[in-house]
Amino acid sequence: MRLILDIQKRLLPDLTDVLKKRYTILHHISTTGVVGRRALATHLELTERVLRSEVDFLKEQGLLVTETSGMKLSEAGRKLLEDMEPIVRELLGLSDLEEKLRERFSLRQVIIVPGDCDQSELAKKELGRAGATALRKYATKDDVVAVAGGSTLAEVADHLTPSVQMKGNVFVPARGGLGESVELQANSIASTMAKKAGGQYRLLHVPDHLGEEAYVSLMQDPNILEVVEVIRGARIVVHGIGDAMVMARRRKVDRLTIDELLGEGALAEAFGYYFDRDGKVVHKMPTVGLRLEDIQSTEVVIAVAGGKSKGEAIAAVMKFGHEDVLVTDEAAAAELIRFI
Amino acid sequence: MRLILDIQKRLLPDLTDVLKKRYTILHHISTTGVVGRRALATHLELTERVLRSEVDFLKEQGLLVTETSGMKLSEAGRKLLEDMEPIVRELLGLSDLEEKLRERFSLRQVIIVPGDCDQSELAKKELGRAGATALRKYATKDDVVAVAGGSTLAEVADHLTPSVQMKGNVFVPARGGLGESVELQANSIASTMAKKAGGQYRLLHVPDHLGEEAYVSLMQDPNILEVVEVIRGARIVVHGIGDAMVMARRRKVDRLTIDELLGEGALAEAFGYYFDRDGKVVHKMPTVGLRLEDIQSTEVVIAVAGGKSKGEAIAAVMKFGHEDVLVTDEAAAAELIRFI
DNA sequence: TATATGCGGGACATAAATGGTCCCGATGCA
DNA sequence: TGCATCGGGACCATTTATGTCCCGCATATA
Repeated sequence: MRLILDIQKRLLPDLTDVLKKRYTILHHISTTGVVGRRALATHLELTERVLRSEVDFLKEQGLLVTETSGMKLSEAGRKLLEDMEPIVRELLGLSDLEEKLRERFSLRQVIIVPGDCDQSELAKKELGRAGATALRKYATKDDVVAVAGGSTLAEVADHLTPSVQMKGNVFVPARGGLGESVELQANSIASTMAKKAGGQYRLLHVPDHLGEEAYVSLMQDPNILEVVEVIRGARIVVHGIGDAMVMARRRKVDRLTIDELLGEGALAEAFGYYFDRDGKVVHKMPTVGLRLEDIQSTEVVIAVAGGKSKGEAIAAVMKFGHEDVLVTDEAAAAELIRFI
Repeated sequence: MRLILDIQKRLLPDLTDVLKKRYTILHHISTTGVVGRRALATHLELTERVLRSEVDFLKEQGLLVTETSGMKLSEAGRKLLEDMEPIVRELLGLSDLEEKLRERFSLRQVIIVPGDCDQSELAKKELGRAGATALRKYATKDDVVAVAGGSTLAEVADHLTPSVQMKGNVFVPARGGLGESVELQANSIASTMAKKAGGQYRLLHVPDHLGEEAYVSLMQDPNILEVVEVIRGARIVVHGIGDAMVMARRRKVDRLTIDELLGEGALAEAFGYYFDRDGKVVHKMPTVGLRLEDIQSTEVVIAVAGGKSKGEAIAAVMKFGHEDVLVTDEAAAAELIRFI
């Protein structure tokens, strides 16, 4: 049953919404017995007209009947409602979870794809696809999109497709950092995204581990300065979430810093900042680009991360409180729910 | 599964149609490999624009990819298509029909593919694919598979793919017979199947219309005798079903025999035997190979035949009563149901 | 190397649907 | 009788779907 629903959701993405809507209508009528259109519309937070279209349809299907006193379920409607309960439960499983997480972290949207990225390459691709879809959804014309690095973001980039609303977009790396392998660097990802989406890109070639001196001199370079300006004006930020220690090692930070991170309770990493279990920033990567205050004022911050092992890290970053959209997978979502 | 689809048909009838449409598109692309938008639109009888909307959608879902040479399925698309086959079968109402026919003729399995082989070359290919799948399903290691001739069997051969359980199989022609065009002869088909499936084959070069004398002398040839022995030990027989008169003409039997056949009420032909409307064998092709008693003791007899025009002939052979698996198409199945 | 074909994708006018809003007569209730 | 609420009709604005044509490009063909 799970399979059949997954397949259909793939081929008919709005199936879930429509089914849910119609189920809710039937269900509500069932509990109230007889109810009028306007009263029902108010309860379900639907406009009168939309509800009416649905009611007309349901009537045509013989699932409800209208009388002068209002609408009520037919026998067939009652039976159907009963039969579909398990289906709805299954169907809404993820959407329920999405809604719960969305509410808990005050997000605009949560998207959960089935599976576990730790286990399956396919789930990871699916996560990337969902991330790309989310980005496409929130993008408008002539946006600046700042992207972080990492394998998840690389998947997102891979699944971007050209779309009208992303035509004039400029993709930039969120922060400097050349420590990682080249294909996972924010620079590469920004350029891949631009190519895939049909937009522009600007790169920022700045290493990690900047000393104060180097920082000052770099910021006097007009080219770098200009790119940094663009980055800081980003309307959309897309980033992954990593385990703090894993990221630190990948960036080859020195022993001392690692000890510091450990001491500060660093758990998660995102866009160059390290977070503890409460979502407090305890450390930052010494490089240029998007600052914390920029993130806080960015219109759309999209986090894409999945895998059971990342559940806690995702929770930490979500507690940070400046995210808008979370794209994750079932396994991570299940973990996440344990941390709230 | 039945329940969930019934509910959906009730609650989302139009989405069911959309599902069918999208499945058809994916399926068609799958069979053609790479295809252009306009060509596809013509085949599916969709306008270019509608097809395009669907293709855009499917592309966004990552189910197909476009190249300059045309569209083709992605890996995910291929997988999805495979997964949803049972769903579509159920949606199209074919499983019901399958069960009804299976019961009526006491078969182990009936497989019905959508369409009409008389009308569409594609349906014929689909029939061949289904036949190949059935054969693969019933084959075990080191089987001897006897195959008959005909265009349908040629399609089956064409769609065979290598599989572990067919590794050591030996393919042989069910009976002699060189009357037909070479690519439709049982010999060619046996060799094609062996090549496609990764098995062995033995051929039997014996003409139709054997006189008593020729028969005796042929059976003394040790090579022929040996092959015939192998054939008679076949565990699986795969054959088509033809109209008696059509087959007789194709085999260029003499006027006298044709009159005999007519007199006896011969209606159908299969593996060299002629059947009347009640499934009684009224005539046999004078050649060597599988005998009726061999068929009766064969473990798995698979009949593959489709097309509205063959409905009656299929019914006749099914009444014969020694078949195990029938692979046919929607049109023939609909006819078939009229004869029970 | 020149040319023709078929490809995906862009553009655009228009038809169709969806959605928001208001109104009407009927009905039930006080 | 007066009032609230019912389903259903009507209308318009907006969005979406559709039919049609064109373009540049890659590839095959000669």
